[in-house]
Amino acid sequence: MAAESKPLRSDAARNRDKLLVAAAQTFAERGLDAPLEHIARRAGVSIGTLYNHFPTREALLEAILPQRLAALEEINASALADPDPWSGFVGLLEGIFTLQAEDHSLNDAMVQSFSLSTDMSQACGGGLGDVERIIERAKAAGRLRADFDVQDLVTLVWAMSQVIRESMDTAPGMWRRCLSFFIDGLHAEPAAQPLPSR
Amino acid sequence: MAAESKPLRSDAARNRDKLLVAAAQTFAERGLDAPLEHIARRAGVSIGTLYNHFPTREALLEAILPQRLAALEEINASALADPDPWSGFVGLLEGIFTLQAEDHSLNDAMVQSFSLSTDMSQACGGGLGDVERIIERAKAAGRLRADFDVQDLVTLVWAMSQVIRESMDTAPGMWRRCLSFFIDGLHAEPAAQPLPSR
DNA sequence: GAGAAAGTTGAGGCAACCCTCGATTTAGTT
DNA sequence: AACTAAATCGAGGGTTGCCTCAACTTTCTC
Repeated sequence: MAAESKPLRSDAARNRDKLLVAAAQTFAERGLDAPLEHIARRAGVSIGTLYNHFPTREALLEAILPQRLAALEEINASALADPDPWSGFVGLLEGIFTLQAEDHSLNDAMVQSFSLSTDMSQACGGGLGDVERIIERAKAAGRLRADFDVQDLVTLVWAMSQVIRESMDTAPGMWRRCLSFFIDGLHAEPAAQPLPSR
Repeated sequence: MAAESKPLRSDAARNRDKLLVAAAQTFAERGLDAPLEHIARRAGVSIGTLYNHFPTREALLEAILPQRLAALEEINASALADPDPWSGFVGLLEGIFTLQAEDHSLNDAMVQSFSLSTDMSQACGGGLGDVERIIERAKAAGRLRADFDVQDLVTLVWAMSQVIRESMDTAPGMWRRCLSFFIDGLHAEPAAQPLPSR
């Protein structure tokens, strides 16, 4: 929105960078509610300085997460670029969860951004149109069951986030197995039971 | 193990009961890490009295949860009693998650009891033999895919617990839809893709 | 290199929750 | 009614994390 209103003093710019690095690492390791003091210490800076640059935890997150979530755009893009709509769709799922499995903060963020509606969710919401397109394309090709929609993907993200959280430190990759089961339930053919209503 | 070693004084017995009721309600509403002070206040008793009766949070939980988890035994029993192995298996899943959806503390407990191995998980573990039998029966009938096992059920509990947690206050019942998708992936027939390894 | 503006610091106040222990009250007994 | 063991009470000390602000230090400019 505002261009950089004030040019930062050199030491301030340096500290801001150190804070961003430390925050990214700490959040990735310990999740979105990691203590801000840890971040300040890791950056070699006092807690007051942290608050100077980022008056709230959210400000700090907004400085970090959009960059990370940008990877989602790429995932969307290559899903759409896939000539096979179904494998594009499956690639989307695998891409999302691989991302979440690599980074505690993304895992947390994916859950929260769909609960709360922060500015951050827009960064992600920008890509949500693409997601819809990927889903529709797979349906139109007769490969994805017709009653699956974006909200169901959100629910799936909730579900997988917990699987990832519980297993990421002890058995990373376990989530793939769970996802496989789920994907096998998403094929168009069986149309086993009519779904319960929303 | 020990029979009631000392008969409680009448007021103590009364307070203990009030604490158990208050704790059950509070945990059900707010999850397993609800503040103990809330429970004491709700029981009309001081925090010191709570600690008198239950020296740790775990002691309190062990006095409450086994009773609640006993419902699982019934669910197992009626799943095994079902003449159709597949619908017994599906009934098992629905039973478990219905329970979790009614009670925050059970939802938390089902996740934690599979992570940590407390005494509590044994109450649940006692029934795990039954669960295995239900799974095997559905496989033997050729209805449940052969590569599904108990560990996969644990993973499913993790997954569904998050869906339930996120939706139970705003859209209770939404989890059923998610479960349907998953169940449709568990049929024996499609055997779509070989699963990724553990 | 001196002055002003910008930035940094960390102790300290606040809040939530945990748990303890000496003073006090109560239930049961003779 | 008096006594005692059992039970209760709740203030207080400990911890963790949040956030602020007045005193200090650094950078930048002239």
